[in-house]
Amino acid sequence: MFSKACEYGIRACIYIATQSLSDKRVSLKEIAKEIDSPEPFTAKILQELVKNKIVDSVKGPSGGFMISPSNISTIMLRDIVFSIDGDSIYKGCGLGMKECSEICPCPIHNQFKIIKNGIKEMLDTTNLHQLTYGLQNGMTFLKIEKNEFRD
Amino acid sequence: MFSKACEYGIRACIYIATQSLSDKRVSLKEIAKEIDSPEPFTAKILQELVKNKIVDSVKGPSGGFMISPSNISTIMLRDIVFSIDGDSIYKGCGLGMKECSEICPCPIHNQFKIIKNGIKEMLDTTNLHQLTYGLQNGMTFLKIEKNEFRD
DNA sequence: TATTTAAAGGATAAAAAAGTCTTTTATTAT
DNA sequence: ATAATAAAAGACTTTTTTATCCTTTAAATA
Repeated sequence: MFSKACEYGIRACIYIATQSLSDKRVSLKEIAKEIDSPEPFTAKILQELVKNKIVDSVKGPSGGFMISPSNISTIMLRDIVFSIDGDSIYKGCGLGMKECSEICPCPIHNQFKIIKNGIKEMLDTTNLHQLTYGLQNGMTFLKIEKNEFRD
Repeated sequence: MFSKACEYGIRACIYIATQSLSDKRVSLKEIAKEIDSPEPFTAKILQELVKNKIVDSVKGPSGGFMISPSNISTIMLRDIVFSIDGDSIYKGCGLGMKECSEICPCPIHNQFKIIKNGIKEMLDTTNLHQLTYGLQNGMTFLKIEKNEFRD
């Protein structure tokens, strides 16, 4: 569905957001450790997110990444995905045909339209705040992976 | 959504099916030309589909590929996709996390569940016959691409 | 102001996906 | 039988994605 880069990007945003809600700036190292991603690759992705004004960064000691809390509920999943993977996920033909359109549909056009509309709807209506919700009581990605929160 | 290989695979199956309905066997060359795909790469994909019993092949003069008409309405999109891309499209976590599950969901688990169920539903219920329908009056992929059927 | 810290930038490397080429094998028709 | 045809098989190349490394730039603080 998403590229690896995009998966890391979303995970990073969610982690940064949870920490920013507690007014904590986080370093690349901390992010990569927490979301279990390769550090230098994560750096590249964060650069892109900073360029696209989704994440803020500060250099130097006590620097790091953050997302202004007032933006956390206006940043949509779409914004993150679009920054990294573009719009190919809900645009473009399911069979990769250039001329596919409503007027000139490929054989699976109608079946796909439903799916793609669903994806678009989800990306357009899910915001970062929703995604951080439930993670705020010290629940983090690594802890999810280690099943610390299973009953 | 699908890999390039899978897109070609689906397109090839649809074309082979339309021709098989007229009792015509088709060669690799004809398929690749018709669905606008690289010939040697298409060969690889067809080999895989033959191994998975979705397509039949005959070597030698007047040989080629075909799909037994009695199978055309029982072969599901799922079967083709599964042969080439596996089940990653509707299994696996949207954020690529190993431990993601109903009990231990990733932050976008619930949003994704809806999408993945939709994809699974579509793949499981769409058969090859449905996809060939409307293509049988001489309508082919290339003609779609060239818009010969626009009004 | 010098030093340390941490992100930015750019070049490089490894892995995976996409695509190509050549040889072998099976089938048909002469 | 033999020649011609077309798929199967396997090695190989290119491109894209993923990942790494090293140098530069900016900010904080001692």
